[in-house]
Amino acid sequence: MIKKEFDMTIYNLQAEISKTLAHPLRIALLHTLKDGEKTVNELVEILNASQSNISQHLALMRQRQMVKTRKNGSSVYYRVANPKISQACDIMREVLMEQLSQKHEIAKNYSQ
Amino acid sequence: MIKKEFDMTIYNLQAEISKTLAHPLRIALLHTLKDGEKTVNELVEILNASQSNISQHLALMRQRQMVKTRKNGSSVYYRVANPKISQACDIMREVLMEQLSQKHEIAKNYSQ
DNA sequence: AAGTTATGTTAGAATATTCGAATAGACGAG
DNA sequence: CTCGTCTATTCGAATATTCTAACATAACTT
Repeated sequence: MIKKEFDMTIYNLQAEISKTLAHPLRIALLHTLKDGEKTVNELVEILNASQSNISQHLALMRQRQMVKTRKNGSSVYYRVANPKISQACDIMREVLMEQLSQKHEIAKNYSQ
Repeated sequence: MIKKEFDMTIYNLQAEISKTLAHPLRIALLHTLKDGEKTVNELVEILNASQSNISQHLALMRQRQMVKTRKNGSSVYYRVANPKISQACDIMREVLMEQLSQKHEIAKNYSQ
């Protein structure tokens, strides 16, 4: 009788996707790119972070195929690679909102 | 002229949710709990990990309100707290599958 | 060519996450 | 009460992630 092994391969790969979403700046980047492509400089100004840092996060996201790039002169335009990623983000934000409103409920009940 | 500050609060909170999904074992736990509640011991056997480790991950997931518990005798039954979390996971798995089939396409074209 | 602007990369210190080992606690059986 | 089972917690070493600073590269301007 051979012991049945649980195959984690698919979960390892999926965790890579989740890890890519597991940073506030990267989520903010995705959210900002949702309404259309932007250059690194535009993202730096909008998100108020250092160019180096933005660039590092974008590199990671590009490596994980979460964003795509287009070069124009000395500027690089970034865009979301797959709209489903934004969709997954949206659902997580919904969960967050439910959690927050639930906490608010509890706080309200305590104060009564 | 006051510089407009970008508010990261919501992204910080959302990243917490993503971080909770950013581990293969926790994704596997969620996926296993999708078809119904299970005890810690059942999860240990199904996922082939140590009791301590499973328990640590479940504790984190409970703390982040991703699972809920029910106690019966000396057993603790875990279940998914919000089906939307599973939904978000499913979408990420779809993205993964698309990425994998895309890589397969590329490999096929190279071998021709 | 030299200077400027836009972007990317590297190094390494600070911080966070993860796991096994050991231990603690809770519960039921006898 | 004592033993065995089930679950939770704590500690610390190993590993991974993140940020800043410094440097590298590429393209445009004059």
